Amino acid sequence: MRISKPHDERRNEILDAAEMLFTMKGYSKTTVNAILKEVGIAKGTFYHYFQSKEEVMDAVVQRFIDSGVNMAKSIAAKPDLKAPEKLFQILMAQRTDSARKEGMIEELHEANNAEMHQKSLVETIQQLTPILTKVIEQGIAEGCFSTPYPKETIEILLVSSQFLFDEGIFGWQSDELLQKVVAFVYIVETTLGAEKGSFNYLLEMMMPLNMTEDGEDENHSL
Amino acid sequence: MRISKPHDERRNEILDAAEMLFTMKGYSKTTVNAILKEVGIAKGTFYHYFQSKEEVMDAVVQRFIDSGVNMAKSIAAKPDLKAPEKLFQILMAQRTDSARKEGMIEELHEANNAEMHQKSLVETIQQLTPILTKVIEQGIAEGCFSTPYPKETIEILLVSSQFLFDEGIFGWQSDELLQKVVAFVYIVETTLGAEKGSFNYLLEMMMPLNMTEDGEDENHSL
DNA sequence: TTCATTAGACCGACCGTCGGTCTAATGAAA
DNA sequence: TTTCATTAGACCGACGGTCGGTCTAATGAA
Repeated sequence: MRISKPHDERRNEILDAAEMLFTMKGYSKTTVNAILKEVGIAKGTFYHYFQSKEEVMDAVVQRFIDSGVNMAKSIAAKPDLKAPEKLFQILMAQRTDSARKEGMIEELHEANNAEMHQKSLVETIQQLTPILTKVIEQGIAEGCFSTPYPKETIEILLVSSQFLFDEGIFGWQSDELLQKVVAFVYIVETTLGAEKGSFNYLLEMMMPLNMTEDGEDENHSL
Repeated sequence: MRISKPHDERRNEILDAAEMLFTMKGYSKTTVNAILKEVGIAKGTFYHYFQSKEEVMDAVVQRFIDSGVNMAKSIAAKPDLKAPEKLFQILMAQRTDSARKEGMIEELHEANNAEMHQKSLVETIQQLTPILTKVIEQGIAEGCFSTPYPKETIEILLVSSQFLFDEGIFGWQSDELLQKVVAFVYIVETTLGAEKGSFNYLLEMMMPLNMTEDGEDENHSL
């Protein structure tokens, strides 16, 4: 049976299916045929919209990141917000994205999303760095931050957080992870020259996300 | 014509060829057949030594990292060396490895070594972190370093340097790169709580590697 | 109102390539 | 001579991607 749809709707259907499958099974283990089956279209249709499987990944990553970047931009543009508050809101806005793919990941210990992960990281760095740099510079002007290299500091912090806190790449134990988060907050404060404790909100922000799936300590009631 | 060789010799031939091809064309774009042709063996021989293409990558990465790790271990074990000097020597020892693959990379802007790059990074972190952590702790005891989180700091520094300074992932301009290296040194000093300028040797160490291919400023004479 | 023309969404058989398997041949060691 | 680790390459199924063509709805001249 033949079903015709507006261009953008079809395109988004493909992107939705691809994003789900990429996230659940990894990019390389997701076949084009699996995407076709999920959407309910034929090969030709797929290649009518995209030139290659990889182009779909690019589009998925792009769409995935755009929303967070747009929010970041609008937050950074607010004129009467202090720099630390902007930073907080921007980081929170990013989290909603990664929260979407929370609980997915079928093939558990799989670290085979390397390709997509790297693309996502690179894109995040390149889009978010200029925005956050401006925020840090504002913070320096306001006197609450202090570093001669705001841009490079942000880059390093983004790279490390995205990599070290990604489940599936390293298989950290939850107590290790706790230690890492605490240390990361300390390093953020140190490198940005902020007051000790001023980034404590990061603790509450990062903790519930990564610490819940423990496997131990279940059955508190009873 | 049939050529029989000792097990390890054959195995290393395969690893040599694979390493070269992976480095030149990227993992995914290197076919098993290309490796066979390079070594001059048949499919059966290849799969007699390795269970899969991916297993070869693991072995290549492992071998690649082992030499650096062993050197690091022996340097770290020297009893009458100060911590900063150990750090210096260990980092220098790592550099010889990456220098090997310098000048290779055929398909230039290719960032498609994501899988191998990630595996190499993870392995580096996991093997080098405990060694370097001990060195930092020694430095803290000696009074020249100061941080409550030596292990996590080292991890962050390793991740960032490996990622941000990898050619082919980001396409930094050489003036950007210079700025990044300077900033990185500053951040190393800051996060390790070392004296300003004490890591200046890193500048000379990282610079000639990445800065030589400029294209500008040629012809100083005349 | 009619209907030939056109644009482009859609289809699925088909292709070349790839990683990986299988069985037979070989030859050094016992 | 027997053994068996090693080598060989024909073969396989799955994959990403191509291609010739169909179907539908909008267009616009007669």
